[in-house]
This record gives sequence, C-alpha cells and structure tokens, in this order.
Amino acid sequence: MLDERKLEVLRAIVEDFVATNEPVGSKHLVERHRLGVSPATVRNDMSALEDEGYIVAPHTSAGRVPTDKGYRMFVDQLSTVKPLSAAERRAIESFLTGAADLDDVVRRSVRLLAQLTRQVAVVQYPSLSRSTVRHVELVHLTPNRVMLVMITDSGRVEQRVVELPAPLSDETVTDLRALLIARLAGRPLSEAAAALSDLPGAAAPQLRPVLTTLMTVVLETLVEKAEERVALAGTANLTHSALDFPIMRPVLEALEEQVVLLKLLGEANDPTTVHVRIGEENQVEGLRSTSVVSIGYGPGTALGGLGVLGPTRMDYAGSISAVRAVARYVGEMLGGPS
Amino acid sequence: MLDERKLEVLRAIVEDFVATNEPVGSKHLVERHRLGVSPATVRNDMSALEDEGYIVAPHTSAGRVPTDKGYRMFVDQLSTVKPLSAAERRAIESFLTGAADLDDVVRRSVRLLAQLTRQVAVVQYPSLSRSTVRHVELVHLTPNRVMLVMITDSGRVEQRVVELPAPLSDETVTDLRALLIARLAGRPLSEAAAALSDLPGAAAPQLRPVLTTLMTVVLETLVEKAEERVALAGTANLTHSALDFPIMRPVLEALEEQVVLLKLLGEANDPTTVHVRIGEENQVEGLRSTSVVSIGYGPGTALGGLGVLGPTRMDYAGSISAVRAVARYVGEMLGGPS
DNA sequence: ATTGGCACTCCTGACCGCTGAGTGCCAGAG
DNA sequence: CTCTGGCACTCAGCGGTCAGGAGTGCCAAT
Repeated sequence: MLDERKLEVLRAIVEDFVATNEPVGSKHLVERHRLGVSPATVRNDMSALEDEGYIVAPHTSAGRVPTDKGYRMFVDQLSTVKPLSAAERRAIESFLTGAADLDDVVRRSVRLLAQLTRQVAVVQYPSLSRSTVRHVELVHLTPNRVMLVMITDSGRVEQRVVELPAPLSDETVTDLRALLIARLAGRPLSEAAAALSDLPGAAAPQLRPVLTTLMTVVLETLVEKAEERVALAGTANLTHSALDFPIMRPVLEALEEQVVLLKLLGEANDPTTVHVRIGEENQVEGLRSTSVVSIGYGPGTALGGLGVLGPTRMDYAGSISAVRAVARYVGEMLGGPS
Repeated sequence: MLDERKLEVLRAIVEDFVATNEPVGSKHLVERHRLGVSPATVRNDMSALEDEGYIVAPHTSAGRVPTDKGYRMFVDQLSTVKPLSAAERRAIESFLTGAADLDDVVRRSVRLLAQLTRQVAVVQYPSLSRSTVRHVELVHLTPNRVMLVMITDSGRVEQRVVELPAPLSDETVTDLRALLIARLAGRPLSEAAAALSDLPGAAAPQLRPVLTTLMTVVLETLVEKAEERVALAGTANLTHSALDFPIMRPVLEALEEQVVLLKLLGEANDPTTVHVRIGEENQVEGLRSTSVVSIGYGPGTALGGLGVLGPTRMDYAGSISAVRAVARYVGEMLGGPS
C-alpha cells in the first residue's frame, strides 16, 4: 500500500510544511530533499497519499498539506527523536536548579517549557491523591476555628480553615492532631477515606461531630477540589504560530478552564511514554485545530502531568523531547527532597 | 475654546466609535444623536476638535476616531456613571457569596470581572505587607526542618519550609513558636522587620543562628516575594474586542509577567477612586494601545488592587462601575470574616 | 454663528486578465 | 511494472481599472 518512498515523501511534506507553513508541491520537494526521483514520480506518490487521506490539497493548484492522519503517521513512524541541544540542556538545568519551593518548581518548569517549545505550556501541580502524607497539622486559631494543614511528600502544602460545630480546648486539639497524624502520616491520600472511616465511631462521643466535620474537610477539600491546580505559560506563542485569528478565541477560552486543562493532561499518567493527541483526536471542543503533547511526571509513579499545546502544524519531534526532558527533571526535583 | 456643543460632539463620537468600531462621520452623528444642528455645523466642530487633538481622521475621506486625549477628556468630564443593571448586581452577589476560601474569593472575582466587562480582568491577592498577622505557627517536621505558617486577617495563608542550621528539640520549637506569636500577632507585616530586629540579641546564644535563619525567611519570603500574586481571567476577550492581530502578541506577553500586572495595579492604592490609564499614558511598553481601569480594594485601607484591561476603545463608563462594584464586594468579603 | 451646496479626496468592492505554481494524465523509456 | 518528461489544465494571487459612496473642507448666503 505505502511503500518506503511514499512514507519518505510524507515525512518530507510534514517537515517542509511545519517549517514554512505553506502548502508544499512536488517540485519544491525534490529540490529540498534528496529523494532521487523526479517530480512526476513524487506527484504519483502524493496522489496515492492523498487517496489514503494522509495529505490534502487546499485547492486545485496548490501544494499539499498534511491531514491529522498524516501527522499521526508522522509521529508514530516517521519522526526521529531530536536530541536536545547543549544549550537547551543547560537552560533546563539552570532554570530548575534554583527552585526551592514547590510553587517555584512548577512555575519555572512551565515557563521553561513554553520557552523551549515556543508554544503554550501546561504543568499540573502534583496530584494530592497520588501523593502520600508527610505531615498533618492542626492549628488552633480561635476556640471554634482550626486550620488544617497537610504536607505531602511532593512538597505540596494544602491548608484550610475549618469552622467547628463546638468550641474545643487546646488539649483536645492536641489529641486530635495526634490522632490524625497516626492515621494519615505515611499513607497515600487516596487511602485517606479508608483510614479515617472508623474514626468517629472509635472516639469519645462528644468528639464525634468535630471529627465528622474534619473528615469531611479532609476528604472533600483536600482530596477532590485541590486536584485541580495547573500552571500555564506561553499563551503569547499562539499568535506567533500563525493560527488563524478566528481559531484563537476558542483556544484561549479553553485554556482558561482548569477542567479542560486537567482533561488534557489527565490521560497522560505514564511517566515513560509521551502522549500525542492531534487535531480532531482531541476530545475538547475548540481545541480541534491544535495538538497536545503530554506526559506524566514523578519519581517512579506519576504525580501529575505536563505538556504543551500548539497548532497541529507543530514541531512534534522537538516538543516531544522537550516535554520528556522537562518531565524527567521535574520528577527528579520532586523525588529529591522527599 | 471648546464650547458646550463641541464637547457634546466629542462625547457622541466616543460613544459611537466604541459601539461600532468604525470612524464616525458628521452625517451619522446628527442622525443618531439629537444635536439639533446640521452636519455642516458638526463638521466645523469636528475640525476644531481635530485641531485640539481630541480626534483624528485615519485618512482623508473617513470619519474621525478619538485620540488618547479624546478618551481622557471623555472619562474625566463627559461620561456619566452607568449604574449596574439589576442582573449585574445579582450576578455579583451570587458569584461571590459562595466563596469560602481566600483563593476562592480571588478566583471568582476575577472571572466575574472578566464576564461583566467582557475584558481582561486582573485581581491582586491581598498584599501581605499591608495585612496584619492573625496567627503564626511553627510545625516541626523533622529535627532540623520546620514549616513556618503565617495567617493574615485577610485570610491569606503563606507557608514555607525552613532548613535549620542545627537540629532542634520539640520544646525549643514550642518556645520559638510562642516567641514569634508574641512578637508578630496582631501586627501589620510591614512592621515585622522592626518587631523582630532585636530577637537574636535577646535570646539564648545557642538559639541565635536559628533565629536569624527564621527571621530571614519571614522577611524575605513572606513579606517581599509573596507580594507578587495576581489572578488573571478573560484573555479570550482580547480577540473579541477586535484588537488588531499584531497588537495582541505584546499584550499577551505583558500579561504573563506578574511584575507588569502588579505595576498596573500598584498605583491604584485608593479604594475610593477609580484610576484610568489610557493608551500612551501607560508606562508598560506593549500596552500602549490598551487602557487600564483599576482601583484598590479592602476594608478601609487598601489590601490590593484589581482592574480590567482592554483596547483604548472600550466602554469606560461600564468598566468603571463594574470595577468599583466588584472592589466593594471584595472589600466586604475580606472585611467580614476577620 | 449656522447652513446648504459643491468640488474634491480616497477608501472599498467589483471586475478583469495575467502569471505562476501545481496538478493529472499520457505515452514512452528502462 | 516503474519511472520520467511533456503537456494541457486549473485556479489562487496580484495588480490595474473603474464606479460608487462616504466624508471632508470651503464658501457664500442667511
């Protein structure tokens, strides 16, 4: 069906189109790439590629442009890994080494990624439910108000002020703190529900309402809601990449929805393989004309995802290696201080 | 120089141009507004206005467009306050009442503001240095690592993990906590430096290195760095407002710089008066073709700023009242739970 | 001071024909 | 059966021309 040379032609088309953003014709193709055949032959191959749906001509007398299917074939079979340049490696290291805070790590990575790929970058904060609890703290603010602080081994700190149903003494708070630490410390947050389920029953009756309140907060606020943090950078690159103007608006809108961003990264759980979603493959309405390159990061098991988003006409090889490299560094950073 | 009617003409020009985004001519003007004079008269007035630099003609046979100076005159003298519609009031209330968290308040306000004005909205987190300390907590994570947590009366919680120069016992940490609370609680963070300055001298010698470390963290991290948080929403509205494409890129770039955003809001310290910066009045390179409407918010004294950014051709009256209204609500929200 | 009239400018959109890039097809060569 | 050169065809893009229209500036009259 598609012999070696046709694939080679497809690869050349994708590369040229990505570079120039103009439909590429048979003549240009044989000029710029050493295909060893004449334009006429290339035309035949292109005709075949068009029949198979890998490329398409915007209009009769124009060159061809890759379709989503064409890009798909390109990333799956044709693109060769593009190693990062020395400068890029240096940039990554110098960018990420100075980071103290978790916030800092995330913010720097997202900017770095945007800069490296010249595209929109997204980095998810380490997911709480996949982290384990390093420490829990109860701070007694006023008699009937405490602050619950939870620190995970990925360095993330979540806190929440809780109104109590009844005032408590300092001693009770100390007891509660010990109780929570005993139950939660060292455990993954995904097991928090199970670890706490028998608490109200096991405790003194007068503490039960307090405990249920606390449990609700731990479970609802810290586990579910807090999942949803992401950082974004490089939106200005959307203009550079010559996306048509009318296309931009829905994209910008989608990027403001945290939910959407999480969906983009959510499926990329595996820190070893890069996911690429191209154009229409994308589930999110409004991002149908863009591609997403994403991966999970984390020491061993994935704590979250990160990736870049750009026009389908993007440098896949470069993006893939940048995304992979940044993910590895971020994983190391978060693995280090644990 | 500029009699009553000329100003009326200027107002009409601004209003029409804002509504239609097209240069407005004398004929359209007398049709749409009850000026009571003929087009020819209006032409004379327009000619005068052009001589004074309030309006300009893009080319010979086009209508006139307001200049920055024209808009300035409009907001200073000509625009009448546009009261919010009932629907808008309802939107504000329902949007902001459900908010528990400070994060929640900020995020909701910024989205609300973007939605109300159909422009880019910016909300600064309550500035720490202008808040007072409600509580300080030291959490002993490992022998030589503590977490410092600081809660302000605006509901903001900042935390930071500190590596200690030497391991500490639990008792020492308890002592330190008491010390910090005694020195800081109830005081504005801007006085933190003064309140802590004599600490190392006053304490037991073996604690001095620890105290200096802690002080550094309190001052550098919590007071200075943390100043810089802002929330952003509505970037997609940039496309809607028919800013020319080449203009958009620098704007998007500027919006990604926290520093720039803070500069925009920084001068708006007063919660009673709305600041409007128009086009070239703007200090930030790249935002020269946009206008910023901003105000301070907070109970009594300003805790931070918020505002919107859009093309110079924007609905100033509407933006001003929306910005003012949201600021008032946010101020109330933050004043309430203190 | 205001107004109607008038000549002038020049943007806009439509129409036209040319050019060039690119294609598809075919017949011939290897 | 594959490749190639040749050739006719298509059509977007470009530049030029032209008419229409919106808008202006100026002037003389009220």
